[in-house]
Amino acid sequence: MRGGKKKGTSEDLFDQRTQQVLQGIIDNFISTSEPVGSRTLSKTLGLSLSPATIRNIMSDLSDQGYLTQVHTSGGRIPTDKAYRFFVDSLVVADKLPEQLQKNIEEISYQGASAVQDLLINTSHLLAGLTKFASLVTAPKTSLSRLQHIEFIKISGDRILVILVTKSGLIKNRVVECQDQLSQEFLNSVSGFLNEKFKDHSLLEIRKQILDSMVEDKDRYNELLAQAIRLGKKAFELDQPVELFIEGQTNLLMNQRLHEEESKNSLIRAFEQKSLIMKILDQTMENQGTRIFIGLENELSGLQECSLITACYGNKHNMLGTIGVIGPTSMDYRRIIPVVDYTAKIVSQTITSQSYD
Amino acid sequence: MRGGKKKGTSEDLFDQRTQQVLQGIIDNFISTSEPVGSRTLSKTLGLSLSPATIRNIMSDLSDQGYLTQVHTSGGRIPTDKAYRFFVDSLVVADKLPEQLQKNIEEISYQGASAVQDLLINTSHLLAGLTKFASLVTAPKTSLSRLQHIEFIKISGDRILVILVTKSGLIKNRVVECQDQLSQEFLNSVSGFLNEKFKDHSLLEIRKQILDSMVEDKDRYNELLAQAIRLGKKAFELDQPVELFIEGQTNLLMNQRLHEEESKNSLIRAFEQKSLIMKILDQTMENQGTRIFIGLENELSGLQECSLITACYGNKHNMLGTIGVIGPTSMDYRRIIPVVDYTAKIVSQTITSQSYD
DNA sequence: ATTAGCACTTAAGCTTGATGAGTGCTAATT
DNA sequence: AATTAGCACTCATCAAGCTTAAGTGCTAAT
Repeated sequence: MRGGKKKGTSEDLFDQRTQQVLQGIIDNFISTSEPVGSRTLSKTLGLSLSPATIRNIMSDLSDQGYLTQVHTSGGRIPTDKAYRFFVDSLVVADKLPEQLQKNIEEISYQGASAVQDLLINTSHLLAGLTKFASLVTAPKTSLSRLQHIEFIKISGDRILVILVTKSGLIKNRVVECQDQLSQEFLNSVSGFLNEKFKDHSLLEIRKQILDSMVEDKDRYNELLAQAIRLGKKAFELDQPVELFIEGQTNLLMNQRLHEEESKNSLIRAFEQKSLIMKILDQTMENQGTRIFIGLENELSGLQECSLITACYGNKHNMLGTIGVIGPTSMDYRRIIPVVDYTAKIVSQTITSQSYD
Repeated sequence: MRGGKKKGTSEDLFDQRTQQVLQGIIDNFISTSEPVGSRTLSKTLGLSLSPATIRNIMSDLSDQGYLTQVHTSGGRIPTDKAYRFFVDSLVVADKLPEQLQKNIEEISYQGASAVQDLLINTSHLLAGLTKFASLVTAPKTSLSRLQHIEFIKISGDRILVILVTKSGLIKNRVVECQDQLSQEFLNSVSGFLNEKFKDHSLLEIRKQILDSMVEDKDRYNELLAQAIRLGKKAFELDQPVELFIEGQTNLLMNQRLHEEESKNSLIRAFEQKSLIMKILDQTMENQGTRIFIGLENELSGLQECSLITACYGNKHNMLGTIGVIGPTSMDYRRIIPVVDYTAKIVSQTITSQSYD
């Protein structure tokens, strides 16, 4: 709360009173989602200012781009810029109610034996707590490091490949194989791969395997050849983007959105999973909560939405991101700590489950 | 098309003309979703009947409960009874356009290496093709028979259990284990379990293991004891209902539903997964397509919805169900064959992937 | 610098009346 | 006896006109 500056000296620094008015408007709009006018504000705001004075202030704020009017008369609403300011000045968001903390902590106990389950539970939880749409990305498989690989022969020509990463992801895939390979042989192959590649990233492993195919082609023995062949199939870089989205319906039902037209574009936006992933990837650069207000720039169709994200990880590095998408006029003070705390709990849980 | 009966002789048999009128009304309502009146019908219907005549017929149909009026004047709409009649008289539904057949066949190639993937793809496909909500149940794990079980030690105290069923389901779960067990030992345990229980249903296995715990408690040796202990964890009957639902948003956006109020109850209905499962379970009794019209009785909140299901399976028995939920006034002639054919393809694919 | 007062704007709500599609009933027609 | 024409009646829908309430900008008074 740095006070005192005269208004207008610098474009975006206004005196305390102006700030309070802006706060008031935002608060008001967040809770009613109706345009707020000078008269109502004069009453609800603690300061004893007449509507006229407030009008003057509002007029200034409009000039500086913090407010707009949806029609000539009928109150003003905050712009994205106003929300930005609002959020940035939230030095510390509300403390999370204990009850909520408990709810969140429970997710780690819900029998989430595998990381994937944990992430799905998380996505479910976020959607439930916020009543918005939730996003959760899984750790990038290709960057994860190998913990264990195993081949299991499940029928004449089918082999089940199981891949466990250090970060706790478990992947399985069935591959077909024309050669008749015994289980014993498969065991030696997996033993070989485990020994040679444990702790390497999947991306790296894949690369090395492709290299070996060339370089070793003359002097290979049976084991090596099959290891490469199977390894190639096992590490194939087909992993689709793993993104869990839940609660789209919440968003569709939300009173603040709609206009009936925009709902269509909303759904379409959610179908662009790769675009969403791109945004979420950005958030991995620096940890902590990030807030995108008015997603128009990055995801057309969500101009009236904001995205709040936080990333999770283990002691070594960030693994993935969780977040929620809700209307720009959401209650940031409530939502931010929820996302924040959830990320923290996920990090803890995942750390306890990963094999580093 | 059995014609000729005079109207009124028996409650639900009416002459051909009456039938045609009813058909006309249903067709009309399906395509416009507006109440249809005598005048319009007189024009669109091929028969040269005056509106007055049609009015009489409609009046009869109303008396017999096939039509209702939403308000005193303003045309009539079909009741659930009418749809029932309509659907039952569709001796043979439309043939599926070749393009659609191709689309459906593709699902089996989309890299669905495991049964779960196939089912998810199917659910996706159905939602996409019909623009309604789709339901897909996975084969009941507890009734599936064991194809293979394997334990993999992935860290000091964690063991990954992999379970493959005859029907092609692959399940994994991480269990914690206080005793330090070597991988070799785990291999003998899984070897033992595989040998003893292959082809038994998981339910049965679980029961036998629980029994053994009592009866063998004195004379057990190390291997047996651990096999039982691990087996108990592995076969624990926690399997949650596996039900894939997709395209709820489609339904929410559907012009025919809504009234804004009912949307809420619609979402709530979808949250009652166990109830949905119960209905879908019924459909497994006799194979073939089943149609539930006006789901009010079984799922409150879906009074304006119909459910079309078909089950899939392999040569031995039915494994699960697929279906779609859409408005009662959906285009049955188009939707039924889609569900039907999809179930057929899923059956084929699953047969080729299961290990019987 | 703040406020009161005033003329003006606009969305939303209400009434009103016309329109049109539909209905049931009865009497005429085939 | 079945079909149709005619008629009086019912409503939902729509547009037009009106009122109200909340808002605005501006100017003059405090």
